[in-house]
Amino acid sequence: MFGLRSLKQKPVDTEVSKVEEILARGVSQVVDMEALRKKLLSGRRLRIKLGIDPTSPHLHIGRAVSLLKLRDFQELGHTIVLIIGDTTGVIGDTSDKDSERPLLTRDAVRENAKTYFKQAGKVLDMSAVEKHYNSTWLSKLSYNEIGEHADQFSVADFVARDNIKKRLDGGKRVSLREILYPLMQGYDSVAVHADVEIGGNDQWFNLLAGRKLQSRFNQEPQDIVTTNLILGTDGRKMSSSWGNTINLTDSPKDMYGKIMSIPDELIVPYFIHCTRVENNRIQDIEKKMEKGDNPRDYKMELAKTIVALYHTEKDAQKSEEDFVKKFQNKDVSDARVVSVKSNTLLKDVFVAEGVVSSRNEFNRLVASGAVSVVGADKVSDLKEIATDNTYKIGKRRSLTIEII
RNA sequence: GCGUCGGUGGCAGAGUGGUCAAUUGCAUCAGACUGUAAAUCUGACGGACUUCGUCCUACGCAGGUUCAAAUCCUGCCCGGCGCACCA
Repeated sequence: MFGLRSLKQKPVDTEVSKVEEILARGVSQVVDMEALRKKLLSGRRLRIKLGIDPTSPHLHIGRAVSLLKLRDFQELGHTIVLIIGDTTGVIGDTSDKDSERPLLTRDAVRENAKTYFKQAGKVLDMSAVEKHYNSTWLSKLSYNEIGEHADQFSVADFVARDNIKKRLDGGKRVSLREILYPLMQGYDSVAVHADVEIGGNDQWFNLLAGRKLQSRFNQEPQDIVTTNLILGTDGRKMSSSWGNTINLTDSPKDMYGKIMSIPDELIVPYFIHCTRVENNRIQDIEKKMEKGDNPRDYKMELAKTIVALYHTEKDAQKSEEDFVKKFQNKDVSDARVVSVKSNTLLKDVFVAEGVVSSRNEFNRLVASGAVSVVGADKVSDLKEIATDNTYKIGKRRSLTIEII
């Protein structure tokens, strides 16, 4: 099915400097660097696999580190094989978890999967990507076959994994189904005849499972490239369960704002892992910041670059202007406008508009001096009557009220 | 099935009859400061009201004991660990 296209494809690029950069930038671990280098320089068109489980409707820029790496490989002319883990997603990977992951429903997974190819398309040229759902082959396996696969692994290997061991030691439950996960991911590699598999560095164990199973099926074991995991907006590992992600589907404004809120130390790592900005430029930025340049300016450049990558140049430009307006110049001209009857309590307006979640919260905010009339005084009366004004709560929330 | 330990606020995890709307950490929100929604420091963090107070709802579920229960008792549901049964 790819015969026609491959005839048209340009030959594989084996320029040493390009290959070397790919093997270095953002890469955490490689199973056999020499072997991989040789493969990449051989001129053979490699099949490079990445599996993504649709455990949330959004991909975040941490997951996209692998996608960017794939993009590099794609540009060299290799075949990218993208697998949506609609079966593995149901089972749930425990690699990065310190507790059992709940079994997702098939429907939830299918729903999440819907936009994944589209999201991946922000980074990859999807017209040249081979796309699969792993239910295609995983749902056909019989117990006989699964048993045979399972025989390649020992329980000890699994139990020795750090996070599993920690859970067992702590008296936490480890479900048998969790053991199945590496088998499934490993079999994916067999099914698509992967030459190389990419994954986050928490995937090491699962990636190795692919090698084992491929050997069992008389395939040459895949090479493995793991990419670094990046930290989230709060400086902890970026993970959907911690709500510190920057999603590919975030609006330009949100994305820009979230990037501006990362700690300064993450600026350079983000440039390296989340953008395709050239190394020279990144080193330049690093030096300048060391010399005392204001990191904010580079963070803005970073934010703009990333927004442009997932949206458009125009969006990026606009997000930056909005950010400057709102946070640097404290402009509130874009505050939402609501009409209310005269003699309404201010707190009622805020609660009704969902700006604050309860009257108690409003009271607390007033008590801490967070509520103010723009251009005038702070609100200090809990029973303040709403007036024709723009109100602000903290730095982010604002509301313009019109009395009718 | 038996034994045993446990189920607490968004999460983790204290509390084991009254002083508990519940210590603490993380997350969140606000204030100060600032170079930014960073860092740091300070405060708040169930709801309602006539707000230095009162009332309501909350500690797996349902009952019970008590002037008083997250805390004790009974039953149920769910989980860990150990043992066994069956094959």
